[in-house]
Amino acid sequence: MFALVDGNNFFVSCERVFRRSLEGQPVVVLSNNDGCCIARSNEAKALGVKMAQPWHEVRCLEESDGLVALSANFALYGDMSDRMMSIAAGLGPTQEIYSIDESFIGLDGVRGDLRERALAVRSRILDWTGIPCGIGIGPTKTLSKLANHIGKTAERKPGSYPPEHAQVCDMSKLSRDQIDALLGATAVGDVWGVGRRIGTQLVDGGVITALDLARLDPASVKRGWSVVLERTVRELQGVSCIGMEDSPEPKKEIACTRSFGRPVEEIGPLIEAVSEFASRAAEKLRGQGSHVREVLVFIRTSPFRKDAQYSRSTIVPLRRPCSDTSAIVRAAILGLRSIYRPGFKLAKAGVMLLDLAPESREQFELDLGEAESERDRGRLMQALDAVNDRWGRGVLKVASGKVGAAPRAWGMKQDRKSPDYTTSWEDMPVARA
DNA sequence: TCTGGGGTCCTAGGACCC
DNA sequence: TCTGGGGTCCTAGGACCC
Repeated sequence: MFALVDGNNFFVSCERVFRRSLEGQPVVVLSNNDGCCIARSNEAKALGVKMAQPWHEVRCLEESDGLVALSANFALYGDMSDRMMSIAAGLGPTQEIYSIDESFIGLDGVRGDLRERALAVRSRILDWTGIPCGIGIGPTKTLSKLANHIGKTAERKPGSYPPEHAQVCDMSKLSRDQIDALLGATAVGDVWGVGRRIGTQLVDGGVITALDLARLDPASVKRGWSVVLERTVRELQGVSCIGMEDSPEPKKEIACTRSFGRPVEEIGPLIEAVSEFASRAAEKLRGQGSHVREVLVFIRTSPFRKDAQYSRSTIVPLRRPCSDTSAIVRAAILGLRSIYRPGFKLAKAGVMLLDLAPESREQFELDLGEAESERDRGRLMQALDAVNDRWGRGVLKVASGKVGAAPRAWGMKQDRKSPDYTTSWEDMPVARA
């Protein structure tokens, strides 16, 4: 049996803890640059504000309905999350923190009445942190997510579900018929794992409710869609297919990307931004004790505008895995220069660190260097050519002319007799505009 | 004028090998 | 006349999550 503990309208609730006057008001929290709404109070939802809706589209509600908009304060939300999670952990023996405002709790071995226990944890979270939350209990993760949805919806929209499920919805003591009744009252698009695309296809095919989906044959769902949706169907049927992930795995990719407050055309500010993104990403990388082997940088115009569109990305391989900010920043800037073209109103840029490995694997990877050097060199040359193509032949050069004669010059070890060798990718000179 | 910032997993198709 | 077949790896793109 699983529980899902989920903070209601989490970012808004965090803000309300410190600004009691916001209680009962329609409130939204806005993303970076106040671009769009990333959290909504119940009152804001009732006004029709959608998740991720652009702020400029709902700004008029400030005047007409007293909608309050706040810029996001992620440091605060992270701190509140830590407090909520540590209390939620008391509900059962295992916990998986799934997002900033949600955690699954494994309930195997827990004695007593689960609903009572969940209600106690809920009120403790509310008393100690000020965050209201919903708790769903079910025999699979997907059903516990659904129970959580029912708990929150029953509270927010009276009449949508039986009122006894409000706040804490416990499926553990319900019969299959009772569970089916709840599934029948739930739109298929509200099921965890059914997004907009597949939701539309399902509805078009006559699968309207979660119950319709639960009654499909898993094998034909796998044939018609994918193993992912098949798993969802089985979970709805009560067969647990998704287990707890107790110890969080290190990230496989690390990204830092931003939309700009206003369009950017010149390379100067882009270099500043990309350097900042690369530094932030490098910090996160070191934070999980990993090294990176490839740095991806991208820039793009706004797909929402009618201006000339431009979207490019490039992957810059590092000569050796590292977590060194200056090396990562240099690689990101080199990549940026190879994809930058003047004359476009760029709206967004980002840096992603790909192909991460634990620090301890580094030595092993170095031993493979000989085999990989050809490939790396090919990529290096491509990037080199791209830069020279754009900025003029010879703008970017290898520091020494001995590359062809001495393959190891690209390698890992500094040759003491030839200190002018370019010893690593990171030491490449960077072109000047 | 103004449209987020992270992540994960799966699949199809091509390259390559024997 | 007749032109294999299966396995693996990699990548790009799509779909999903909050």
